[in-house]
Amino acid sequence: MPKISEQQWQERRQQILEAAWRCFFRNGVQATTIDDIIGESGMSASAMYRYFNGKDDIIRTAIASSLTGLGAALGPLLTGAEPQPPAGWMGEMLKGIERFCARRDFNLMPLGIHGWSEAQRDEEVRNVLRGYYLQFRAQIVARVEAWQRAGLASAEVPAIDVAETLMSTLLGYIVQATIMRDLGPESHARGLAGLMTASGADPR
Amino acid sequence: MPKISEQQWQERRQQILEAAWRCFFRNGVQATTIDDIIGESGMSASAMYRYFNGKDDIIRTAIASSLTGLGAALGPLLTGAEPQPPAGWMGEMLKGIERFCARRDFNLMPLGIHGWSEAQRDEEVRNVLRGYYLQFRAQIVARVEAWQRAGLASAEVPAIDVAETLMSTLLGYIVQATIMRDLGPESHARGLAGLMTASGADPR
Amino acid sequence: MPKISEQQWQERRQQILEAAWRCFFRNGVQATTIDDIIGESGMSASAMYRYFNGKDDIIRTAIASSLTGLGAALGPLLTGAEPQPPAGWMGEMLKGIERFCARRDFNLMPLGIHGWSEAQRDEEVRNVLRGYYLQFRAQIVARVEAWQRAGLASAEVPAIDVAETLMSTLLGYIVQATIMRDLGPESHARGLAGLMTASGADPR
Amino acid sequence: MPKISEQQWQERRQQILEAAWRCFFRNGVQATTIDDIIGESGMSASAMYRYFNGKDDIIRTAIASSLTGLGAALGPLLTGAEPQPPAGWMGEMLKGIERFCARRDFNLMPLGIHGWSEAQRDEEVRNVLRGYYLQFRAQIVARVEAWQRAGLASAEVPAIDVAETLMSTLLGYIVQATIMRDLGPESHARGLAGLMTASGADPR
DNA sequence: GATGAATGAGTCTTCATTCAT
DNA sequence: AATGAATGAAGACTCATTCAT
Repeated sequence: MPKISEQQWQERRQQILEAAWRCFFRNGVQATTIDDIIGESGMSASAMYRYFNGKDDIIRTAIASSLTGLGAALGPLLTGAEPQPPAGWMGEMLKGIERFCARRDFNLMPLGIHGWSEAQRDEEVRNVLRGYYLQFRAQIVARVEAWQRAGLASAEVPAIDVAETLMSTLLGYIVQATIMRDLGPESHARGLAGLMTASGADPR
Repeated sequence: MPKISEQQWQERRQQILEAAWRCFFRNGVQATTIDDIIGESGMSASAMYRYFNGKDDIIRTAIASSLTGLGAALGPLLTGAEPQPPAGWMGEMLKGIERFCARRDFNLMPLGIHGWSEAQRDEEVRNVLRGYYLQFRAQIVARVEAWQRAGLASAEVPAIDVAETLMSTLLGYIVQATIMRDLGPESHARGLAGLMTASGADPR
Repeated sequence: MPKISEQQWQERRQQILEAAWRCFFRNGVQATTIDDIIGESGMSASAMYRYFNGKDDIIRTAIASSLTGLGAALGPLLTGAEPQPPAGWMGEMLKGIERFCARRDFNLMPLGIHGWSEAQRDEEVRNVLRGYYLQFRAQIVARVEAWQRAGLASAEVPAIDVAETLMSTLLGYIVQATIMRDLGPESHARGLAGLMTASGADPR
Repeated sequence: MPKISEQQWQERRQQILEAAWRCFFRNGVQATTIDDIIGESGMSASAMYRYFNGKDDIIRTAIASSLTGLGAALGPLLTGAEPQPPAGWMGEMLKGIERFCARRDFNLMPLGIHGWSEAQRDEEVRNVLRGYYLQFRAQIVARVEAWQRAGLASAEVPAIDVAETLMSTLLGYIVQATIMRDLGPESHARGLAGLMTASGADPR
């Protein structure tokens, strides 16, 4: 066979990554064997090793790749110019996450959870996640500052604190969505509104 | 009739569970071998099998046991009568979680993450977590209703929605605390206050 | 099973080492698989791993162990007080080596060759061999000095040079014995005598 | 009809053999993979299979080829007419071997050792080595007979015995040179002289 | 004719669990 | 009752060789 084209090479990698996602979705990251992925991808063991250096390489790439995709999917909501207020923004963000994670035969949310778990024991994975999340959070900070200028968030509180809080709410949604499986994006939009429109002030 | 007393039996189990916690903290759940736990606990392999049915049994018990402890630790804050407002409550809850999770030679937060991951592939673990979290959330609902009566949360919004949102914020805090490791309980207390004291309304 | 006794443990190790020797004798060191050794030893794979850390551990121990045995077998000839002259000594040394290497169902000479080969790519093996051989050579130096005092070797030449030369002759014998397989200890005894009893001097 | 000329074909083979030598020198024979050689030679996998039948073919040819070269390099010393006495001859032989084995980026001595090792498990390799060495030894016999006529070796001892002994010394030198790495050709020239010029006789 | 991607048998090693003592 | 040695199935990964392009 002649040398494979760059495009074919990328397609092969993607094929393997998707197989890995399906396996991780079903069994978790650690419990997935390389043979599971090989079987799911329809390739031979050694063919796969031409495209990835090993299990860890697949895990890291699968996690990083899903985060890249998520970042691209949520970009407009994070950097867009329209001054949507917090509660609505929260609903849109979660809808965007749900939409991005739902795939034909698997869902990326559990993979996200597995990624957090993996990050606890693989410093490299943690650094990848950390990098993406910090970037993500920085974008939320910008959004919060816009809200502060518009009077939709208190200017007395550092924007970073608000951003961290909203980030937690987004991340925690994923936990409840995968463990309880009884809530949707609207719930948090309403919930956040319910906190923000309290009649009595809450000066902590 | 058992040779050892019920109390001794429980102590043995606790001894093994703490060994498991330390191992899980260091290596994650799946990467921890039963031999790791045996070595850490100072018992013999077969002795351990008298107290637990196997690895899965240990995992499930370790996770359930930590949740029981956490529930007991946070109980007063959840069911107590004092009408602490949302932002302050958030700070106290997170402080309580941090305090409960910090142990001499390990931290239970990563174990929580591993538990979520485990729940994705072990329905039994998921049910255990789900049960605890639902109970937990129900207690938050009661708290939100108290806030609604006190005008600290909008009565127009179902209390369950607000409770779900706050629950997400609590859970997401754990993610950021274990991945970014750059935030503390106060941050979320301030952040929540920043959202609640916005001058402009946010009618979703 | 209760804890195995030190003696039983050593016997197990010896059992594995002898299996390894047989395999190495037949197939060489690198071409021998750990499964070959396991099969030959009659143990299970995992049982074997209780006694050795892996293939390299077996290789190194097999080589070191055979050298220790050889050193013990040749000790008397090297350190004994009787002033046997060079040619006779050469014959006795080679007979001792032959006797030590001949086992019931294998021969250690090829293992020696494999050890030299292994030493070229495993620095640790090389250091082990080097240590034994230096010690060995030092003993020959002492012997040569005795000969020099008795007039059986020229005192004009450093004893170390003579020792190195004799050491080469001993080592080279092993090469010819395993490649050509057409010579015996007596041959070298005679050959050395033939060189030493030349009528004409040889002042290089 | 072949597309490439006989000369080109030989050049290609030589190119591969030199790549193999470098790999064998670095990693030993068995530990060298065919991919190592392919990478080192700069050819493609299948191109290489046009010039050699497989790994064993390369090994055998690499060993045989180095021996052919060595024979050519030492020929003058072995068959030349000059009546150099034993000790000097020994020094010259070893110098010739050292000179032949030292290459720009590798040394053939370790390959020689690997060849001996390989011969223990590949009868065909053994036969190749054996053939070369027997021829080599026959030439030494002729040399010894010349010494006997010149009184430089005892005529009472069969020339073959002396030749075997000298051959061992030459071969053993290679062992010490690659394992201890602390000796040079002169050492053996002196050592042999030290044995031959003893004042006392050594009638075995 | 030449390429290099693909193969599948094989390599070393580890694991949860059991059972002889 | 308790030990810890033993197991066999499975784990990740590699290799010499082939063959579709």
